[in-house]
Amino acid sequence: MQIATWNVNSVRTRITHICDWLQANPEVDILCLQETKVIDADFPRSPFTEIGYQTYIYGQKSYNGVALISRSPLEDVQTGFASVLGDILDPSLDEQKRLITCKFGDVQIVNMYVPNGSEVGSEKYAYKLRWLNLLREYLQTLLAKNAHVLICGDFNVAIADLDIYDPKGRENKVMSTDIEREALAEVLNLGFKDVFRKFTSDAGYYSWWDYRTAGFQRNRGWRIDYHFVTEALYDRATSCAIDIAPRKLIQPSDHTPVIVTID
DNA sequence: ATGGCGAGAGGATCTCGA
Repeated sequence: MQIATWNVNSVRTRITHICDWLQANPEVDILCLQETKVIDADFPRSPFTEIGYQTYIYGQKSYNGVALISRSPLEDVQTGFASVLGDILDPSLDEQKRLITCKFGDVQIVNMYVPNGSEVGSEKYAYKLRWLNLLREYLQTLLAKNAHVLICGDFNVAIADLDIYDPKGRENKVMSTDIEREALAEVLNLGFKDVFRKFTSDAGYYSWWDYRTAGFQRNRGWRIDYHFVTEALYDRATSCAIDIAPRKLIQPSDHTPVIVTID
């Protein structure tokens, strides 16, 4: 199976890029989208159905929003924390639409858009840390019910200095503070491994480049979009690659797709 | 040290992202 993740920064603005990419990558079974930025009633379903895909969506006005674009119908699609955890202590963590999961074959797939955090020490930064803490509980519950779990999406954390073009000063920058890395590490310590690093230990591979400062042209990027998988899936993985082609197009998303292949 | 760009909402110029 092939699973892809892509923060598209508005599904409506990027609809042609996305459909063109799906047609150029017909082996992809499920494309996990983030930052769709549209309420469900206005989601552009027909461009996907017309080229043979099913859509499972969880969106809101202007911000956030995730979706699963799938070649075949999906089972057990659930959205938000509460769908898995039941009542949650802090309902504000489900107000933003950032989480959708499904079963595909023998794999539980979780597509997420982790909060950005804005600035270190801000209220949004605190929200990000609370969100990651609840994510840990959520995944613990899924792991108790499923032997194989794949989590992917925009994590808004560069897990290592190797994943930042210039790590100087990263200790005080959102997406690379030790506190964020530790919060994500506690999630990953449930038993998840970074598939991309099974295949390359080199620096210089990124999934997001700032629109400003000509980041992409100079390859000044960050690797913040990941596929993390449980041990047996890690062993079954045969490739994990970043496709920079869509980032070269006119009016691109600032992120580009990451694709994993699992036997 | 600061701002750069891009999207959405709404109808000028904000907020937000990363």
